[in-house]
Amino acid sequence: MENKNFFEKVYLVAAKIPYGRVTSYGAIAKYLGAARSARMVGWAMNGAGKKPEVPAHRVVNRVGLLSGKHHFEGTNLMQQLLENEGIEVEDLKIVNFQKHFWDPVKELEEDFL
DNA sequence: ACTCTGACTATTT
DNA sequence: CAAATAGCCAGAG
Repeated sequence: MENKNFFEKVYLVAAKIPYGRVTSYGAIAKYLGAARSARMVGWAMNGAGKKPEVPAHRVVNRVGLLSGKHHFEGTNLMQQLLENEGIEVEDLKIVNFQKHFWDPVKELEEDFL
């Protein structure tokens, strides 16, 4: 796995986000061993839009804010998708973020990397 | 090799 | 407590 591109790894992790759960860019970055590359994770999601396996809408910033909603179609698609999974979203922010938060470091541990 | 940029984060004002 | 500031790193031109 270490021989894969940063993006590839991001996709692998993002693709493992369970239904109805969300995580943050920083969490993914940390899991990949690049805790300071949260921005890269977000940018990676840019290309994830083409990958249905990568639920970019389940990835938000550290406070559960839908910071990347502007990269989705329409004005509230991202929020709709999340609400569709049972996640309460209010004003572009996930309610009870901690409750829905999914930490790859804790949930995946040394799964596949 | 250099510069610009960004779906972030932590810190300071 | 909201807004500005500063690190951060990797991909693209």
